[in-house]
Formats: sequence, C-alpha cells, structure tokens
Amino acid sequence: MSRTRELPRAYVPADFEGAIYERWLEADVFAPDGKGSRADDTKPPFVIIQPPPNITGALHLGHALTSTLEDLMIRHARMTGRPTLWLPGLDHASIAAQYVLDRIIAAEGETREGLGREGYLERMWQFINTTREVMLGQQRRMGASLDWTRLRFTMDEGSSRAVRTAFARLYREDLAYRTETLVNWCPGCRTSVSDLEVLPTEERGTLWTIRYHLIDPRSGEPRTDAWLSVATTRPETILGDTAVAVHPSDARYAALVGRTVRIPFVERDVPIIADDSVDPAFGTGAVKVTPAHDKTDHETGKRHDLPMLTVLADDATINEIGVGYAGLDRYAARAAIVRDLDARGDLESERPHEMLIGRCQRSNDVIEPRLKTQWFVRTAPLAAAALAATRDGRTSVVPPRFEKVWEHWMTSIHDWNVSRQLWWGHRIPAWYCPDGHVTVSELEGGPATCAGCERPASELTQDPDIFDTWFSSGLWPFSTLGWPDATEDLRRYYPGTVLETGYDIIFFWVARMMMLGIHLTGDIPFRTVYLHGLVKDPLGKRMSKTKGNVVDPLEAIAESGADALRFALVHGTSPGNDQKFRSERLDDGRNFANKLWNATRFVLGARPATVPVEAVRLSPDPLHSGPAERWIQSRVAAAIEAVDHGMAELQFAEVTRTLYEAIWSEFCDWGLELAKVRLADSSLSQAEREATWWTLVEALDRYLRLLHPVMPFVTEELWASLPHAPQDPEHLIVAAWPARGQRDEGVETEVAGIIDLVRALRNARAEAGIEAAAWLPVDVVVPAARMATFSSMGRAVERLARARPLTHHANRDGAASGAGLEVVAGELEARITTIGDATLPERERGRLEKELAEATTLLAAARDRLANESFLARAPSAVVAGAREREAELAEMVHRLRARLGA
RNA sequence: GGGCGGUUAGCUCAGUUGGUUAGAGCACAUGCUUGACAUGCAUGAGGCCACUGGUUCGAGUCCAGUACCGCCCACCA
Repeated sequence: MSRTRELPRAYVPADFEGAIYERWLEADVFAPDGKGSRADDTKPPFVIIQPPPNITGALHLGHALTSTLEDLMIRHARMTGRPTLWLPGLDHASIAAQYVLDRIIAAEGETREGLGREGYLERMWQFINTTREVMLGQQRRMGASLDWTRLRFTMDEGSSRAVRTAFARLYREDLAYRTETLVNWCPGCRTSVSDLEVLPTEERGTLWTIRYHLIDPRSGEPRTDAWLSVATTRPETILGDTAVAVHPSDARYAALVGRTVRIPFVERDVPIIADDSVDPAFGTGAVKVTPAHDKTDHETGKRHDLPMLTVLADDATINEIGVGYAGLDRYAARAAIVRDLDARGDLESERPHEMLIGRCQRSNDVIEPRLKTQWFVRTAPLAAAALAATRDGRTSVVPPRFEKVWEHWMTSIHDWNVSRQLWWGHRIPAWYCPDGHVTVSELEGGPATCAGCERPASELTQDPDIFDTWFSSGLWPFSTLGWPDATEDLRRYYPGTVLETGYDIIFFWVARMMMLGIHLTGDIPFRTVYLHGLVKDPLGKRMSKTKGNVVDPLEAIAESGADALRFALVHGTSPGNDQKFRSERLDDGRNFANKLWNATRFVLGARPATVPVEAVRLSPDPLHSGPAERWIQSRVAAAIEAVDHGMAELQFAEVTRTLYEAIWSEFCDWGLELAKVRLADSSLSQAEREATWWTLVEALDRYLRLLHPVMPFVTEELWASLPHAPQDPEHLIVAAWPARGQRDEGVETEVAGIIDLVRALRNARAEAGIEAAAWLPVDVVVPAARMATFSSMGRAVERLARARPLTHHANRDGAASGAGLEVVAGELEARITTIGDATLPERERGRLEKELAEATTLLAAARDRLANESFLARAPSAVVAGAREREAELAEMVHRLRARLGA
C-alpha cells in the first residue's frame, strides 16, 4: 500500500500540525499499552518523568523546552521498539496558586477570609478547571506524545492517599516531627516557607548603633553615664532582645560579661553574655540578641537558655509585648523607635549598610524569622541515602558537574519545614486531642480514636495546615503509578529511566524525590537526571512578564510551526547550560522544515515513469548504482551513527546539527544535484535510473525517521507521502528507528574529490568574474585510480560546474596548456582552457599569488615540523606520515602555482 | 565568604581521548527568475580561540594564576 500523493507547493505548518496530532491520538500510539503501540515487551521500558507544570501558569519557553526534550527522548525510544511511558500531569502548586487566586479575587473585591476556607477552595477548583485545559492544550500543541490515559494531578485521590501514607510512615519512623522553632515567615502569604523559598537579595539598608545602659548593681537602675553600644539593622527587634553578646576573648568587654543592661522602651534588664558567634570586628563587637527573630540569635539563645520573646504578629505588626509600638507595622515601628532612641540620646550613629535581605520567592515580601509550631521532615538520614545513590552511580546526573552542588547540599541539609499555613493543598493528616496527644493517620476519614488516650474522633481536631507543595511533588514518580499499592504499573515502570527538568529545581524537586523515593519504595526513583538550562532572552536576561521580554510559545508556533520551535530549542540546548533565545532561530527551523518539504516534493516528482505511483518500496539495486548512490548511502550511514551517538549521550543539539548538515549540505546540495543528472541521463539504463531514485527515497526515509523525534509533524506528513515497505506501519511515530548501515570510506573519499573539483571550478569562475551562465571548456588531469569514478560522474561535473566540453587526460603530458584558469582540487587538477581572453586577467593573477603565498607559508611550517628531530622521534608514526604527505602535497601545489605564474 | 559555569568570526554557538589549514547558522559582500525550495542557489570576506605563565615534539583543547560576565550556596548583627 502506498500513500503517494501530491504535496502542496508551500510548506505551511498550520495546515497539518493539528490534524497530525489528532491522527496520532486516534491511532492510540502514545500509551505503552495503546492499541497502536508497536512496543516490544521483551525490551526494557523507557520511562520519562516530567516535572508536572503548575496548574496556574501559562506555558512559557521553559515548558516548551521541557516538553520538546522529553518528547524527543520518548519518540526515539518508541521508535527503537521499547515500551515507553511518559506520564502527563499537573501540579496544584499550593502557594503559587493561592497567590494567583488571591489577586484574582482581590480584583473582584473579595478576600480569602471573606470567602472562608470552604468557599475559597471551591473557588480554586473552579479556577483550575479553566486553566488545566489551557495547560494541557499547550502541551498537545507542542506535539508532546504523552500518555493521556494516565493523566494525573497532585491533588487527585491517588496523590492524596500517597501523601497521607508517606507522611504517616515518616511519622511512625520518627522521620517527621512537630516542634516550635524559628521558621521563615512570610507576612504577605501568612505562612512559613522553606529555606529554599527565601531569596537573599542585596539591598541597601541602615546600620544603627544604639546604646543599652548598664545597670548599676547597687541601685538596680540604669546608669546614665555607662552603656554598651550595639549595632543593628532592625531596631524594631530590640523589643524582643533578651541578651547582649560579646566574643569571649574580646578584652574590651571581658569585664562586662555577667553584668546587665536595660533594653529601652520595654524596660527589660538582660544579661551580657559571651558567645563565639560574635564577630569582634563587626560593628561595636557587641550584639543584641533577639532569639525569637533571628537565626543566629536563636542559636545563641538556645545555648544560653535565654527567653525567646516573639514581638511580631502574623501580619508583621508589633504585638502587645512591644508596648507603645503595639499595632504598628514593622517598618513604622522601626522608624518610630529610631526617632525615640534619638530623642532620648541613645542613638549613637546611623550609616548606610549593604546587606542581604531574605525575600519570599512568591510574594517578594521581606521574610521575618519567627517562632512557630510546625511539622518537619528529618532529612539527614534521607539525604544520606540519596547521596549514596549518586555516589555509587545508581543514579547519574547529566551534566556531572551538578553532582558537586548535589553533594554539598545533601551534606549540609537542614530539616525540611513541610507545613504551610495555607488552604490549597493536602491537609496534614495529624489530629490533636485536648490532652495534647498527636495522632497521625493515613486513613482517608482520619483516625477513629486518639492514639494517646483513646478519645473518639469527634473530640479530635485536625491540624489546619497543609503540606508544602513539594511534598506531594516529591512522591510524583511513584504516586502516579499507584503507590502505595503494589500495582503492575509500579512494578513495570519504576524506577523511571530519565528524569528531565531544569537545574533550577534540583533541590526543590529532584532532591526531594530522591530522598522520599528511596526511603518509601526502597529503590531509586530514576536512573538518570538530565538537567537542562534556562531559556533566556537575547541579552541573557531571565524572561519575565514584568520585563516584557517573554516569547509566547503559542505565538511562535502560530508563526513558524511547532516543529520550528522545537528545532530552535533543541538546536540551542546543551545539558545544564542556559541558552539565549532569539527569534531568528525560529526562522532557521522553519526554513529547514521547508527545505525538507521541497526536497521531498522533488523526489516524489522525479519518480521515473517506469516506477508505478503505487509502487511498494524497493531497496536501490546495488548492481545498477553508481558512486553517487553509494556516496549517499554511506553518508546516510554516517548520519545514523552520529545521531545514535548524540541520542545515547543526551547531546541533543548534536543530533540537530548532524541532521541539518546531512540533509541540507549533503543530501540536498549534492545528493539531489548529482541525482538530477543521472535521472535525466538517457544514456543510462532504466534500471540505473530507478536505482538512483530508490536511493533518494531510501535516504529520505532514513532522514525523516532520524529527524522525527525533533520535528515530528513535518516528518510525519512527508513520510506519509513516500512509498513504504510492506512492514512499515501506518504512522512514522511508530516506525522503526534506522539500523546502522555500512560506511564506504573509499567512495566517500572519491566523491568528495569530485565535489572538491566542482567547487574549485566554481570558485575560479566566480573569482575571474566569468558570467554565471556561461559554459566553458574544461580539461581535467585524472590519475588512473580516480578514473572510474570520474568517468561515471563526468556528466555531473559538466552540469554542476558548467564545464562543456569536459575533456580529460591520464597525465599532464597530454593535457591542455597555455592560457586559461588552472584549478587544483586534491588529486584532480583542471584547466578552464578558454576564458575568452588569452591573457591571464589581473584578478586571476592576484588570486594565484595569494594562493601561492599561503601555500608557501604552510609548506615552510610543514618542513619545519619534519626537520624537528623530537617530532619525528616522539609523534605517532601515523601523524608523521600524515605530515610527510602534507609536505609533498604542498610542495607540488607550490610548484604548479609557480609554473602558472611564471608562464 | 565558599563553589560552579562562561569568555572561540559582528551576533548565537560547535569544537569528540592534545595531532595537519579552528567550523556552522544568522548577519555581511558579489553574482544568480539554473523547472524541489528566493523560507532558495553559488561564491566570498571575516578569528592573537579573554589574558599571563607552565607541561609537551605539538595546546582552542591539559595544569596554575589573573581579569571580566553569569549562577548557586552561606547565621557578619
């Protein structure tokens, strides 16, 4: 059966991309167990784990890159016959989603509190039901061949059950615990966030030096004439100070340790303590200690058993402890306190100060460290197991350099604050009884009774908090396969083959999946971590809506096609490295698709009349093939080798470069041009012309297969128009990946010689300013060893170099001499014998002189090298032999050029 | 304060275990209505491979250092 048909004249992606995706869906080829799948179940499955995109966001180029790379891998694996699983999904993105929805309802005049928890969640489900289709539609438009039968969401029941089970297990194993400690508090989001969600930003603040008056031990009252100066960037925190610390070996303050100072406004007397954490060289060398609002101070406080006074409310206003400042916003309080300190003469100095301020990744609010009772996951043992997996190679990271940051992070990891004071997400499955007992249960309806005192469920209260969104993401590789049940999918598709994602979420996501996956399932979640870089704007800046430098993938697709976008993204990527994306890249991709389109049109149109339209694919007959046909076959084999290598090494840009070069510069520029000559040569037999045509068909077929993972639409469309072999499937997407063919080094060298000759002749003509269309007589000296190829390809040389008549001689004795243009191309040398003018034009003389100068320099360098005893003694013999050959070649060239110029 | 990456043509990037003359695309110049393609064809110009030393017969490639750019990590108030 053949689907040979006429292709439209112009390549217009919009005309067919959508329809092709529908065809794939209909053929049911995406799922490993789909009815159109041609997977060989005896082969190991190939499983890609994709980062489920946030349900709120629109697809940006980063998603497009992710989709493209993953689709490329899955399509390649599918064509090699492996069962493939690429599971689609969406992440509920708790804090990010709330942030977005809060703004939406704010625009409607609503608030989170106004809607209430139930109402708010209802509104959230409504919201994501509209965004989810957009997100999924965008992936389909990219051509992503995801197994839609397994679509999952991190808030679906399977995920919920996995979350509850995982947490209950961690709790039972003492790997999850609840405690009051210092956390990162975002006053805007009204929740704690993990260390990773705090972005240190460089800002110019103020360093104030203030005086704490020493208490007179006799009177118990502060002395007006004796004080200790401390420096602070956050004067409002003095309200919570419970000590002043100095370095133990600081002689200036040694006598003061153990004495007491009075904190202004709150009129609290606090001790002066000695602690190693103090840097005597900074500020005054004395530090105010606020254990409830500073990380270092918190540690100091614990060491010295200091009271920890929380002075901030959840909204970052000063609470009742702050007496006269209570109710003021933190910054208003700061200003007021500075003013009041100054008024009472206790503000010693103030100066600008560059510092790092932690801001919320989501809302950009300044994070306040503060005490909260929160759930934590004990990470040390989990991290040790994750680290062991990368160290012993069970999981490898591409590019390997990321293993270093991985090591560092895993070895200096802190416990993970997993509870969030938000509404949208998985509720923490912990219940508390009035007596303070904690019950953690994986049961959907919660525990029946208190674990500590057997009180009934009705007397228990569930923790109002939810999980950090990354907790459920961390279970993704196995929660999506049915865990905690021992499902067939889990047995078959876990661990995954490749986790592909951006390096920016290596800690957020990759690390958590490794830690949780290994612990909960007993096996690594994936064998390879492939990290791609960020897609940036042409100036190397991060794309962001506020900067207005974002490229919308859907617009790019509308303009140039999904294939062009995919090509552009893959062409510019290399593992772990960012790429600057410029829209010219889209043109490259579109032009390439167009080139392929037209090459296919040509091949279809060049079908010899003796081959029926509905012909079944034949292999080119080797007996009737010439050197050009063998050259094409050998170059196709070379391309297969290179693409296989690129795929195996995950060097996908190498794949696109190889194919671009092979299809455009080799197949189209030379393969088709050489074939045109033979197809039109009436002196050849019918069998010979058919062999040429089948060679083109076969080459095209191979190239389309190789390119399909990168540019699935145009290749699918074009492949459908080619004659197929009986064993070929209906769709390219499930066609077999090409097997390596035999290289023919001999024919590659000889045809390269012919190509060089044509190029040299064209060059000489152009340099001499000869009219492009003119036919000029050319005489070529052809060594005996090159004669067969030359005579077989003579007509091609004639046409491509516009050489007519084309004559040849076995040696220079009989060759033409006198005026004309001399051309040297490797072992072939040629002379354009008539150029209309008997004298050598000045331009031509100039060209030859330049060539002579170059050749002379190179010859001198070559001779120097050969005169070097060490080189001869130490370099490998092949290199020396090559140098000798080179020297001889150059000497010959210099000789010929001199003769020519001297004539 | 630690760590990582980058620096190759005007721009964006390749450059495999060190080995002849460092490549591509875009842009540029010149010439082409050559029946697949002007989304094209042909030809060409354009590089002290950031800098300084070292190893080597030989360095864009390996080593050490320097500069600039970018990123990650980090409890100097």
